[in-house]
Amino acid sequence: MDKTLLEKFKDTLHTNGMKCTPARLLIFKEVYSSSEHFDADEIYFRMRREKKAVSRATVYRTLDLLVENGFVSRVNVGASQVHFENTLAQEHHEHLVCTQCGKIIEFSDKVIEKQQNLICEEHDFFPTKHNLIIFGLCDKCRKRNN
Amino acid sequence: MDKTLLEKFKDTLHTNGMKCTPARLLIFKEVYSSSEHFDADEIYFRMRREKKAVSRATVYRTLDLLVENGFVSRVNVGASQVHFENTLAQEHHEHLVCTQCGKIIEFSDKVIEKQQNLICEEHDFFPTKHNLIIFGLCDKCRKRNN
DNA sequence: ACTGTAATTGAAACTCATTCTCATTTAGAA
DNA sequence: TTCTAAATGAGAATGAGTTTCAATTACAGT
Ligand SMILES: [Mn+2]
Ligand SMILES: [Mn+2]
Ligand SMILES: [Zn+2]
Ligand SMILES: [Zn+2]
Repeated sequence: MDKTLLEKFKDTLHTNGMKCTPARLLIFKEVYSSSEHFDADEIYFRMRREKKAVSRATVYRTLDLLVENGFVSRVNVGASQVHFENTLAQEHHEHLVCTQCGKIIEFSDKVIEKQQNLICEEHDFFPTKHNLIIFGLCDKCRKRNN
Repeated sequence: MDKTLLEKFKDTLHTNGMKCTPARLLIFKEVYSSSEHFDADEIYFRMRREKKAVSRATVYRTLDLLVENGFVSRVNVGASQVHFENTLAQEHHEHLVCTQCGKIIEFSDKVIEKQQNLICEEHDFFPTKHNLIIFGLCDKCRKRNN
């Protein structure tokens, strides 16, 4: 976890008149401790296990805060809970989700992005965000199935 | 609502050993009474208003049944409830969703579909389903905003 | 048409993720 | 150090959807 990033987070808190609390810093660090996708409860339980417990409410509240400030993004992986990922190294990308083992493959594609813009123009639509998710079977699961 | 379609539904029920009940037929007709996207509770309340009340549980159960048999598909429009649409006239398509007025524009695009397949091949991934949703502002809302 | 029975239904209880409430604590400005 | 608005934690509340189960019903077999 990049040191300057933590500073950037602290700056964000400061310039928005929000308090720089232990709970927020711990959650921030937890979120940036891996580059996997995660949900709120995963963070909650990882933190308790590591004896850095904060309340569920605070986890949810802080994740919202991180999303609003671009440190984390919400990811749709077809699950019943909202999933997240930190925005450390990754540029904008989409996901392939294996419906058998849950493996997630990330990709980004210029052709698709460009085509989306064309479509929006055609419909006089101003795009702000998009979400492409492809469900299927990863190589291993396909082989395993036979 | 096409007559042969109702027959097709009845056939499906029959060949799957399921009973052809009034509740199921009413829900089926309600679902095919418009081509808008809808959620379970919309169906539930429309039916009560029209004095064709069935229980919420039956609405949910029947919608699942309709999805499993291809009469209805689940649609992600970024809402907190699951949305559906009947599969009457539409081929497979994606959605532009106006985040201001809720307007939904449908589109389908060969280039994107083809590109998705290429990407899946590259990752040795066997796609079964996908979902593309573009959020933004429709023409009217953009103008209205200024 | 009548029966028997397994499928279906409705009502209400339940689940589970997330949000809200509110009394208590605390960061940080003065 | 003091003061106060912001933040926190515990648990209650919410809301979509699912499950349970006793009562009803479609319909296959007679
Ligand atoms: Mn990702
Ligand atoms: Mn549609
Ligand atoms: Zn897999
Ligand atoms: Zn609009």
